[in-house]
Amino acid sequence: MAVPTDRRLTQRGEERRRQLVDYATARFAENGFHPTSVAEIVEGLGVGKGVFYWYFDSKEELLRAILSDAQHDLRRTQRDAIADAGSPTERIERGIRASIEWSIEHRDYFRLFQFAATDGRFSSNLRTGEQVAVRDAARHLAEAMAAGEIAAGDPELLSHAILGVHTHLVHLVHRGLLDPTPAELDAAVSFCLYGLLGPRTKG
Amino acid sequence: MAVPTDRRLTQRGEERRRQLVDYATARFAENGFHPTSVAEIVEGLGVGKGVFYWYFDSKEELLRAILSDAQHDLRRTQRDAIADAGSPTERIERGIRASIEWSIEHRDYFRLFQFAATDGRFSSNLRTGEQVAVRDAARHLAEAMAAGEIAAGDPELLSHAILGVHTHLVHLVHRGLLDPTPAELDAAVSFCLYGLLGPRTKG
Amino acid sequence: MAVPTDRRLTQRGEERRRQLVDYATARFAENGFHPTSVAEIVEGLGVGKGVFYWYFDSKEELLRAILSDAQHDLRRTQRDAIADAGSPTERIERGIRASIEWSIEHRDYFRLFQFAATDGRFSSNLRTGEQVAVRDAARHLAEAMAAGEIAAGDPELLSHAILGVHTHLVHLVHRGLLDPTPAELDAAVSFCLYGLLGPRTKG
Amino acid sequence: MAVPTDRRLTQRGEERRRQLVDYATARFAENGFHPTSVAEIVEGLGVGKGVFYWYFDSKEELLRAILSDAQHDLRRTQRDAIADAGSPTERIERGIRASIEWSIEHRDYFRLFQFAATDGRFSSNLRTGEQVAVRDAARHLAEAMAAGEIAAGDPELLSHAILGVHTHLVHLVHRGLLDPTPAELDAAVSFCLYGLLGPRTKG
DNA sequence: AATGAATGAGCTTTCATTCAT
DNA sequence: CATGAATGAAAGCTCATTCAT
Repeated sequence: MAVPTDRRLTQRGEERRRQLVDYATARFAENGFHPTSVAEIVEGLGVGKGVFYWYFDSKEELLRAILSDAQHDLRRTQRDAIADAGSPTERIERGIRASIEWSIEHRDYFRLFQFAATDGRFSSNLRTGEQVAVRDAARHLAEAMAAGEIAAGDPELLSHAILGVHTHLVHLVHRGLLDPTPAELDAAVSFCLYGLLGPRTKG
Repeated sequence: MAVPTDRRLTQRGEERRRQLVDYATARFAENGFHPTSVAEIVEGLGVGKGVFYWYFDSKEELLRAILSDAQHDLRRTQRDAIADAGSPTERIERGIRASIEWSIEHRDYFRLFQFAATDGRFSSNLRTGEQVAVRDAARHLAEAMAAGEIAAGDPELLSHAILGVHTHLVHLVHRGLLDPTPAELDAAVSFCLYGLLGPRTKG
Repeated sequence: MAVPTDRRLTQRGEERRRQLVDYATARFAENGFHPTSVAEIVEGLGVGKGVFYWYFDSKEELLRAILSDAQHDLRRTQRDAIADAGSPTERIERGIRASIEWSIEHRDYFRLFQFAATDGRFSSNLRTGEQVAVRDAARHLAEAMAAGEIAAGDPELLSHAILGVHTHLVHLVHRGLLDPTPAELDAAVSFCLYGLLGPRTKG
Repeated sequence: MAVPTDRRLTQRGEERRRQLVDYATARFAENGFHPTSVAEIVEGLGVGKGVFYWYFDSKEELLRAILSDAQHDLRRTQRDAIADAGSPTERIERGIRASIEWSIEHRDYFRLFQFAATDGRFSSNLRTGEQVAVRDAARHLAEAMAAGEIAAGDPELLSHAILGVHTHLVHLVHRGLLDPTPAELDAAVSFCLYGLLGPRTKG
């Protein structure tokens, strides 16, 4: 029987659901989605198996819910970050910084994004969110180009390039190979920005 | 019983092992490591289940073998690519290009790298290979900095940033979101290179 | 996932567990531990395979549980038998008789003890129980020696010798080579007490 | 295809067969019959699987061959031991001693006897050998009874009782719980002869 | 005689999911 | 809402045995 999407949960129900989501997020991130069993999750919370299937149709659906939560949270953070920025370039810089900071802070979400990207069952769930973010960034880049702030180029491609730098550096931080000090982050942002400025004028 | 590391394989055995590796690589890349069963692999080749365990201790060990093969192949390609390059900058550029091309061509290997990075059981197998590649690139960057070809900075960090751009763009290509035309690749390489040149001199 | 040692079983669960233990005891004793598969056990009870692993971590653990049950039962029987005996010698005799009778009655347990003794994985589980029984008997023997009821000697060694006689004769009974009539049991007990040379001439 | 029982083996073949028997004996005794695989045996000897099935029809048949060898060896030892004994009682004592010493020395054989006794597939192989030994001993006991050397009783039953003492004490020695010093062995033999009550009053 | 390779039934165990209470 | 129990297909893996060479 499918769990109705519009089910009204009592407050206690809301809490239970949250517990499940949070604990599963931690386990999935730590140990992997496939290697983490439903039994492990419910046992970790000390509840029966029925609880799980009261709130979620399947283990897969749970991961999808987690991914969706995470994307919304990231999106909100990005929006807040660029809310009162002046120039397009500033919006870009703030967006990059906010994304990096969020990803460092939400290590579990970040890892689940990484995993979901490698699994055909879930990568489609990422697609939309990524598209939105990339197009948003691309818009700012296009504006910056129009304003002559950065060199001309394919805004979407450049957005993706920035996303690539972001992803990899956050990964480094999580692996303990990079300290997320302001200086290091500056260097990363700088790599992106000065890459955007285009070739040095000769002479 | 463990498969002896020094087992002498006949030519037929060598071929079987290769068949298993190749078919499993394709299935793992296509369908995921966990969702692909040993049964699926041996059935796909029309052999008995025991064959698999004659050549590999476990499914996990097979993936490790694949990852190792892939890393060696990539490494060789990179070395060949920069063999007769003149300047450090040229070595960097050729290295980036060769890596991107290899990753585009070896889609399956690339996907398995991506997956392995998300799974604690395998990420350690990637670590060494990545370290070697990054340090190698960092050396060239350091030389380029010393020669004044690029702006000063942390060579390792910049190597990682380049790796991030590389990874993400290849991912785009595989997802069909980016055509791997020379122009597009140039743009990516250019992003990296001009990022390295540092701030434009004022005036 | 390990079965929690403190899992709360409903009455139904308690019954199932008992069914599994009882049926497995019979099959293990009849057909041997290794040759009896988990599939055979659950099919014999007409339940799904998962049921087995709901109650036991492994086939090995089940055998250990059976052995433990059996040892406690035997121990209790022995204690009851010697409870109101007068002299040390009487305690010894009653203990021997009770052990023999128990072993004859609990043929399956006895056979599993025999098997477990031959397998390094399980012999340690027997050790403690045997030690307790032997030391207990040795205590009575020592007392009997002190009281001048029997000849001096190493009490533990003699306990073991008695245990050996017990074991072998029970084995004979189970094989149908010896009728467990009172007369036969008397002969066995008598052997222990008098040895081959027969009763000491009075006076 | 069955291995012909009358196959003429070259000297090399004879050696190979012996190697297999010896190594398997050690492995079976150490690790158990069921848990020891044919693969383990042939790998331990560094030969191919075919070798095993050239000499033996099956793993089971190999164990039977080992048991048969062992029984013949024990029998021979016993016969030699009592060859030039004077009285029936002396034959009994020497037989007990020889059996104990052989069993201590041939730990692996002893353990395989123990295991075989617990497994319906092999216990029949033991039966004949045991019967022969028991009847032989019983004959001596009967003679001793007739000569008034020992008390009257069921000779076969007493033989078995002695066998039980023997078996258990050897087991103790193998487990390191008893030092096989002459004094200890004397105590065991003495137990058989005098029982718990000790020697009849001298003179 | 001997080898490496192969077989495939069968093993123990796992796990997403369902259900009676 | 929640629980403990149950399901049973399917997973990873083993192993006695056979076979082509």
